[in-house]
Amino acid sequence: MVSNHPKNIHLKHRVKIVDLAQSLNLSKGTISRALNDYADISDSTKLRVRKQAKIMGYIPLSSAQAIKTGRVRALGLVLRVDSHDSHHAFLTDFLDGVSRSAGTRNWTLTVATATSDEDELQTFRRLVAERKVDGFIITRCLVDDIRVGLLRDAQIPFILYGRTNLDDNYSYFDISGEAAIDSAVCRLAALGHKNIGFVNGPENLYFAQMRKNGYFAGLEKSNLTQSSSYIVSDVLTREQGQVATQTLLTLPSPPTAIIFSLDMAALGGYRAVEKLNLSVGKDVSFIGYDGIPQGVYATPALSTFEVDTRQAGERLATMLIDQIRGEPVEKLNEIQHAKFTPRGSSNPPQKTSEQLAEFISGKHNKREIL
Amino acid sequence: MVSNHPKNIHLKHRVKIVDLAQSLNLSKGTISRALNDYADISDSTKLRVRKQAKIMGYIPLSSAQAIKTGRVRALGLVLRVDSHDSHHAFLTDFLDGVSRSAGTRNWTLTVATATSDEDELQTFRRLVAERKVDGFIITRCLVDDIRVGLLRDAQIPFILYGRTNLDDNYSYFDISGEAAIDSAVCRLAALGHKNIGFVNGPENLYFAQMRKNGYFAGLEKSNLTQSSSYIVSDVLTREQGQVATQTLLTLPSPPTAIIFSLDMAALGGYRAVEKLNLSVGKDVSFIGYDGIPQGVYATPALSTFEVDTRQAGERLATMLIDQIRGEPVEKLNEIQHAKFTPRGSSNPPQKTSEQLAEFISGKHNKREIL
DNA sequence: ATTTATTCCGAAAACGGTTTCGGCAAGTGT
DNA sequence: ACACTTGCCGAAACCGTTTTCGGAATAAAT
Repeated sequence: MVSNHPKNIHLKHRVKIVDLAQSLNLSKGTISRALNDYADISDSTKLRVRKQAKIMGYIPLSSAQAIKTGRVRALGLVLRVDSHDSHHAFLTDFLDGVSRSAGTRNWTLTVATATSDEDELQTFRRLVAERKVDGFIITRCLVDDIRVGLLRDAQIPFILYGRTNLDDNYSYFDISGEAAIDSAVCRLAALGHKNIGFVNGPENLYFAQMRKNGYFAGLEKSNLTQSSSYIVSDVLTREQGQVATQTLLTLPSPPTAIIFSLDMAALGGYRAVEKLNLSVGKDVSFIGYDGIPQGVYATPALSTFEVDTRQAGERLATMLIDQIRGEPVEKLNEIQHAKFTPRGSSNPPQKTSEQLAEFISGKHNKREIL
Repeated sequence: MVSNHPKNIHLKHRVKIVDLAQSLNLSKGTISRALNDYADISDSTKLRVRKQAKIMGYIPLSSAQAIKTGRVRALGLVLRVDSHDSHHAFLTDFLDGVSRSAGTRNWTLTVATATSDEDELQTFRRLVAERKVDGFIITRCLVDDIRVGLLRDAQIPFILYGRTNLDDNYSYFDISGEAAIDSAVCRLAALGHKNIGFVNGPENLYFAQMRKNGYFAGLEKSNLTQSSSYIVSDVLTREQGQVATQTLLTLPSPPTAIIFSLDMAALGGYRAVEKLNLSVGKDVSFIGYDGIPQGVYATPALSTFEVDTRQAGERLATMLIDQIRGEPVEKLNEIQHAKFTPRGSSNPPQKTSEQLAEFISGKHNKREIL
């Protein structure tokens, strides 16, 4: 495979637009317009210019363009690093999606980190003031997200990975967790489960709010009503998932199936089930959400709704670039669906809630006696 | 807490250097030199200018500066996303370190992804040709790393997270895996282990080479010689770690202690040990390297050498910036040490290698009979 | 043949900073 | 009192690109 990229990546002796102009006996203005596809340049010279540009390996200096156009062709991403190991598994995929999609359009991605809201806003300010980026991708959306109002007031383009409650005059890309959890409930009900618990994330996050809605919607469709004690919230980590599952299963009438808003929490659930001498997929059915790789290696493997994080990154980047280029905000929103991947953890119930309760309390008594 | 940052982060109506000049009755050249601390500006006006700049919220436009200075104040990082889930756990910490350190100096971090060498080099080219970055941080160093020669020839500043064999005319920051593994061997030997295995990463990676050296050095110090079958290489993932451990323990005379080049591989080792009805920390001692969070939750918790990935990112960023600002390359190298964190997995041997072999082969016979 | 459009390109002014150069004032040494 | 520094600042060139504007050449219309 012959690589015919310009060999010359030296910082000095760059070939600039005047070099190109000189070699073609044209003015630099003409070169610029030809390269940027202006209408008042003939097709023949456009072709000639582009050919020569490729030969000489001309690549415009982005900062020189930026000073005139006001665009640096860079997307900003501020990562929150304060907590949540849950996000990390997808980070690489996400970054890959964004950076790849941006890269093919000759845009770049600049990332920064923040530990608090104040920190994050300040980073926004700095990046914008210096014009290091043209717009932002916003992740981890809150139900009431101040960032939306702030960026909108400042007239800085942005796009949400997710949504928020404020209004819907912004662009976003979202995966419908609502539809997924709804469907999870219906599937479990169809398998014969009548007692379905739900372990949710922190409900100040928008996605948790939506998934909870999906839970209720699914119950209604399946003609089920559940006690409010069947919902545990604020669960993000594996450890918290273990505790939540323990709580649910030691209820007087425990659920025979549990839906988790996050796979990571479900993995914690496996431990709780084991400790009660029960087994997932037989005594208790699990359905997760996210599609983290560890779910495949759990025994039994975790049934889950897989999210294509790379694709999300790609879409977000292209949509944001489109917006910066002038596309109207209200047209730039998109909702995709997570793909249900049934594995070993979701099956018809082998025990009723009563039998489960009896078994569990038995175990407990034994333990206490010991 | 009153935030006295400039409220104005609008993209339009920025305050520029001429505004500042006008309000102070100075020329814009003087303003620029005052802000950049030129010697031919009096201290009094420097102060006056800086005060007014803060009041008016003036922030120089980085692309406008770049066009003249040739620097965009941005660091480049190209992530390899082709494989290796091992790296991912540290990615957030690493990014945080780099971006935070860069941010305090008003630099930014632009990240791109690549799936192959060709891909990566092309990304280098693009980023440099457009002058989107001033230098690169290179991770996942190979024993013979072509990137070093390429970037050096192109006169593009760079720094390695790790090292390479070529020569040492480059700047780097490294954690001495050699010293760590060396110390691991000595510690295990001091506990009474005479049979110490080593599960290493792919030996085309520089760090694996060094850790192997450390293994030999430790053996020599401890007056031990081990069979070459005690080393398994090319192990990166948990699954591979499980296989490698299985291989080592079913040797005619198995090791009573195993050192892992990566914590992730050690976690796989736990499974292999369990499947043989043995227990880590009693029948077989483990020492890992990296300090991934999951190690704490393993039972028993994994003794390991903790690497401060955030600090590595910080140092790399500051050293690279220093280099770009003119500091000589040969002064910019630094070696830190990983911190040994003893937990439950490394103890004196309870069985000799022979006893272990007998136990294991017994188990195996039983299984085969069943 | 003249006017009127059209097509295509060159000249030059931006864009927002940095850097070089020269000069005016004040201080220094004779 | 003179020339000579020294300290401090303004003027202007410059960085590499985009964009506006006008004009020459050609084609179309009268």
